[in-house]
Amino acid sequence: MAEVNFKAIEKKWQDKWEEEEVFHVLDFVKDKKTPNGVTSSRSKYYVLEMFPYPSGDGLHMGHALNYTIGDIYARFKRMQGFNVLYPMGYDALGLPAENAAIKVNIHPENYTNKSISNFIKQQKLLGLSYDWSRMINTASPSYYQWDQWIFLKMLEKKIAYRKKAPVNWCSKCKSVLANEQVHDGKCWRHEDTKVEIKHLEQWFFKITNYADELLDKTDELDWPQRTKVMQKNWIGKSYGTEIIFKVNGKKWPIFTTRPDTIYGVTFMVVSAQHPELRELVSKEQKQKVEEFLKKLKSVSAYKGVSSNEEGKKELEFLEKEGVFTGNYAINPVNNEKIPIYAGNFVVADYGSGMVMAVPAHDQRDFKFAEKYGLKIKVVIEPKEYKIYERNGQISEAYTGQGNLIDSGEFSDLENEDAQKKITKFLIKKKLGREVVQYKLRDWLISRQRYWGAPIPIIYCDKCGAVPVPEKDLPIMLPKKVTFGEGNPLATNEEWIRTKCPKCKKEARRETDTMDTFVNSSWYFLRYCDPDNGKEIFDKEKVKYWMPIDQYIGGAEHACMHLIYCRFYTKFLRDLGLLDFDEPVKKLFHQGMLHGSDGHVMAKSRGNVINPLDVTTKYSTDSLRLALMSFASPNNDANWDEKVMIGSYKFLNKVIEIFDNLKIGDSDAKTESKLNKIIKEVTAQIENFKYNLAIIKIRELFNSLPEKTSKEVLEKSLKLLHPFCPHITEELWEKLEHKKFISLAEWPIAEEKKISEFFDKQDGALNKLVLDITNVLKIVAEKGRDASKVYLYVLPGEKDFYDLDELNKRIGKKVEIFEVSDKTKYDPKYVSKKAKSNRPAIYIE
RNA sequence: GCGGGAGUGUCGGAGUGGUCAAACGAGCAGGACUUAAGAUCCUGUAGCUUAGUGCUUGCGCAGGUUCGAAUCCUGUCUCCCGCACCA
Repeated sequence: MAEVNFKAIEKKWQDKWEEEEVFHVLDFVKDKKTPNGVTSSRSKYYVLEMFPYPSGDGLHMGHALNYTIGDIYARFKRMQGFNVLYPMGYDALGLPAENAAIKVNIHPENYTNKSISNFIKQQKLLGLSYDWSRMINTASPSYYQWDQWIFLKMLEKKIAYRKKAPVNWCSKCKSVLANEQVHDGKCWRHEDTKVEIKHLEQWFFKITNYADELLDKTDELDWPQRTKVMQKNWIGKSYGTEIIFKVNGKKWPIFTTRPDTIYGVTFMVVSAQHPELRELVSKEQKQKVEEFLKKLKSVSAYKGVSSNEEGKKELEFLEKEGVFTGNYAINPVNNEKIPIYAGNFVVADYGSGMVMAVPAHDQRDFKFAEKYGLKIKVVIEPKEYKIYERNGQISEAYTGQGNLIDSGEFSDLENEDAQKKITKFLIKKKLGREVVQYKLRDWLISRQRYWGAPIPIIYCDKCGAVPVPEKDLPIMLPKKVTFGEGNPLATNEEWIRTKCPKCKKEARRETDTMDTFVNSSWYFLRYCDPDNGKEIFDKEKVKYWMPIDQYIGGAEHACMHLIYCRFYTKFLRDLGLLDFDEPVKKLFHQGMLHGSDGHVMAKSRGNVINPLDVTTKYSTDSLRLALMSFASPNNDANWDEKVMIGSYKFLNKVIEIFDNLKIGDSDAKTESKLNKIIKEVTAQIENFKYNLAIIKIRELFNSLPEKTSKEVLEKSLKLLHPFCPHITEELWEKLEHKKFISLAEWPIAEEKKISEFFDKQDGALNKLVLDITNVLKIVAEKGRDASKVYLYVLPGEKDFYDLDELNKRIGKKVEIFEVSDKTKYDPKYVSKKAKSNRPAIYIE
């Protein structure tokens, strides 16, 4: 086999694509053409991969997989005649760059810029067909100024607001920590320092305003079922009753889904993280409460956020704990005085952060009551038996249906009926109302970090928090800051000092930056108009390109990014900038590619395969092909060098076919197979069954005869092109084409050329080969030598079997006679056994 | 605990009511070519049986629906993922 110089071929075509701007797309403008001659009045198609955080380590295999999946789809759609928007950009702001700055003393900006140019270089080597002219970088002020602009708009619409919220605080760093920086309740950099909880003023986005719409529209999305289910659970809508308890004469609304158990309330529990907790505590209990609060760990431990094994164990040990506050609440239905406890198991920002505890009918309340010896009062009796029947006490909460007992005027009602009646009663007395609660929280966007978009707010002693006027945007990140001493922006006094936009007196800038998820919540809109310096984007351009037709990325973003971007879309729609409700029509999650040992690729395990190394060794097209061959792209798979080698061999074979080919007429059999496979591959790519498409394409190339028509070869190459763009360009050129196969038309199957006959013929031949070898085997077992095979077919069937193919596959001399042939060689008269489609066999 | 998904040869993986379950790739075995190795090509790869036949077993396990089930239903086991005290 002649040595193929894949590297040279790749470089040649990557350069040509770039020089001739083959993948440059224009927005819809009538009668205009792109530099490559493609009219832009065709239907648009927007293919997008989730943009990467540009890490200093460069591209890893997960990136290569993600982008190859998208590139194949983009190339496919382009060939199908769509005006395809397929851009790339960088989610450059964020904590990792800042951590690198602290650890290796590189300024985040330098780190990020270096990483980005490395990414671009590597992505180009993978042959990805991005329109690089639309590249965006979220760390550039021309991008994040629009983050700030959106913030101002949200402030205007009362979607952005400020309130106190708990944060993780390390006293040694003098800094707020992200949840990822809290390990086992301690600071990641000071293992001896327990993380404390502080309540600071923080900015929030009121995503809960859109909770209902986010929930309702979920069903309409063409997204993976599991992602939709996750989002629904994340939003977590529940219906219930808000009941007003009085504490120190002040009204405390309590949310419950079980108003029918109101007579069973024996204590209240307020969240240990509740900002107003201290106001509830009596003098006598103050010390005990403070001790209790000290015991509790970080914010993340509260929430039980931990993904590792130890974290799970930790959670199991996280027993319900609490302490009496010394204070009481009044039950509105019977004016009973109910003790209030502070507890670690109550979520502070769900409902009002306090719950009515009904230990007889709620397992959590029961556990708590058991531990602290609190009263348990049964108010719902199941129909079939009595709860107290057995030994005068209960061993667990009864959460099922039943009739009310000991519930005043509501006694004897069925509990479901009682729910309605009690709620009605409370509404009438102005002591409650029907409410809907969501698990979804408002989005805390304040970060006490440097490498994010500065929040455009100025604090004035007189005017308070004043928004920066739009004309003053962007508020640029100052380059000169000190890392490792609390909030970096707070270390640049010169930057902080400013004038109040309202009263022009001395004022100070907000030193917090925005959560990095802000940047990725609308970037897909900016691709439609990336260089617009006057406005966030041109409405008409966005109207043309959006929504994203196909979005591709990891399932780990199901609940953060993929909800935030929906929220942003709805907000911008309400501002009048967008005329659609949902940003992403179709979503695809790629699987994870693990190491050959089945574990996640990790340096510590030594199972990392670097995609660029592989392309050097086996070529880019081989890698692309292999990545799609391991498994269906939505499934997890393990790296396997053999699959890699197999792909490499296949491509060499394709090249060899073209080296040796003779162009002539095509035969009906090849045409049939080709058209059948065109049909199958088209459907399989459309459905991301790339692995199956590849199987069919391999089958096609393996069956190509030595001599066939140019058209057959062209169509076959086109099918392979999305997977292996470089060698298909090269071979396309070899077929004397001057234009790019990248811009060629996707073949359409000609139904009339598809014939079942050839499949039957192939099947019959396979069966015959099997029969012959079976007989050969039996003969060999009997110790007889065989060198010749004679076949006897019924009249007219002789041409049904391909004698050359038989000779090749049997590896022995094969002769075919018609049974009616008088001159045939048939010493044992076996020819009389011949049946239709079943030749008689004689071997000697 | 709740929710979602998956269990098919030696392995990765196809096939989701019907003419043949295991396509395609890999491994292994045999053969051709070769001084040899590699590459390439051919054949085989559940069991028994046979001049190309026939039978049995078989899609995690156990039932069920059906003329017919890997595919639908019920139960059960195992694994993976997500959420996790949301009152």
